[in-house]
Amino acid sequence: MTDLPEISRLSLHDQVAVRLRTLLIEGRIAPGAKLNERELTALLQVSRTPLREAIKLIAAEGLVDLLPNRGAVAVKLTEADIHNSFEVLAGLEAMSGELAAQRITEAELAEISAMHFEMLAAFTRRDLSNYYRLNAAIHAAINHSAKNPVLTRTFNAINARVQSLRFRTNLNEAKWKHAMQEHEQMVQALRARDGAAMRQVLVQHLVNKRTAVLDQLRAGDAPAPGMAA
Amino acid sequence: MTDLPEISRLSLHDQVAVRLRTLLIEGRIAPGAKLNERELTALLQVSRTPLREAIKLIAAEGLVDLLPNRGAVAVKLTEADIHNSFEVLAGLEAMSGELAAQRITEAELAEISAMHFEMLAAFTRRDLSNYYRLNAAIHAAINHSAKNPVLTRTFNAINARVQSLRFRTNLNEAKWKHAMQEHEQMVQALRARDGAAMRQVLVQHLVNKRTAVLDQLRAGDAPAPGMAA
DNA sequence: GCGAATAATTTTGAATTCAAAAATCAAGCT
DNA sequence: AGCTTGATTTTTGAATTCAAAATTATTCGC
Repeated sequence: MTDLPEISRLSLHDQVAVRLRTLLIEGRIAPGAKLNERELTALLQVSRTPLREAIKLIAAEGLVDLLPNRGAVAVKLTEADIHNSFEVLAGLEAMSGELAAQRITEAELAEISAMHFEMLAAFTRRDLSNYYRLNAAIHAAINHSAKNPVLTRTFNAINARVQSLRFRTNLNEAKWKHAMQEHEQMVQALRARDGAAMRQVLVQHLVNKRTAVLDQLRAGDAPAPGMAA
Repeated sequence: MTDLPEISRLSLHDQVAVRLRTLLIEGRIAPGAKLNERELTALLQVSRTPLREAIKLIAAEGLVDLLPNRGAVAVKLTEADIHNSFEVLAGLEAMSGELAAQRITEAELAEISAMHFEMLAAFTRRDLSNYYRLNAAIHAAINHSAKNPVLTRTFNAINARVQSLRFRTNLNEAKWKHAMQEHEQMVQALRARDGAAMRQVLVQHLVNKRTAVLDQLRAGDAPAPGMAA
């Protein structure tokens, strides 16, 4: 059988949720801005009912806050929020890496190694776009190798809120090189099935990321909202 | 001022969400059962619009699954789901304990110690109801002492799904005694500000809980759904 | 002219209505 | 009789309509 029955198996409110998520993560809807239902229905070409249902969905995901009788506003993350979010993300990534070290298959390890080499290539070429792409793919692969869907979902839920920040940090030469070294250590730790080492390097990796994001936030702030992932 | 302005500061869909959550967690809506909107509107005395919004909310929380054009069904946790959920909960509790060891104030520690003694009293009297209550309160207090609201919210979100199971395990004498010993170790580790020790004891505590829940699930199953927390 | 009270408008919240999909039931066929 | 096909009913999905709350604008008094 061919896969043509999959024309559009997403209900309308789901499609709307996807688009809203994109608008929020890409910063097209600014943090702190309120979501005007009339404007959004015009923009997304749907009636208010599915729109409102979609808003409830992403409210539960924590991307917008719901104010009674005052609608929804895009979450404006405070510095404390970002600090806390990265702290939890570090814990989850550490857990993910530790479990992956125990449960990864040879095939999965090989694929991660391959992507790591590709990332080395991107780094060498100073190809930021592909670097980000491969970086995300490698972390997703590690997460997948942990063989715990609940963990994956939890991580993604929290990551969604800081994702826009993560992909806007313009890393300098030193930081970039350091990140690459940490990735090198990850692959080695995975090869050695060394859970403790994985935990350690991933916590450090996330701490560094957090520092970079917070530094950038304090200085200047808000670099070029137009860039899509 | 008296508190009468607080008549009902929750919007309707929020109130409905609260009631739905209770119905699901207490098992009044059986796992795997589909949520008939017509029946629920009759039961909750609201129209379908806020009901549907509430369902979307708790769907994002993971208490129900949304099937396109087929409505919502109460999640039926598989053994693997439970295993994975407890694995993540263990990681989050460990993190929570580790941070609490670093950040707890003297006042918070004193309060936890006090509750611990109360729990010892409940254990001595074999007062299961108060034991559960204090147990939950102590874990919440530790979580609070970690000073990370994101962590707290994440933990609660996952915990909600297994909560019904956690509070239905009938612990035998040996397990109960062992749990008490672990709690003793927690208080000591907190006093010593020993993060590593906290991590270790909490992971073990959750592993034991998971074992108890899964054992009970495999044997017989579904004990007395009427009991509220 | 400035500020408070009030009226008009906008916006959100909820109920009803309409449409489409799925489930159930019945009849016809092999 | 068992299975398939088609019609009926039920249920979900979405749009519209109605109501209430909040925001904005305006008028009146000082």
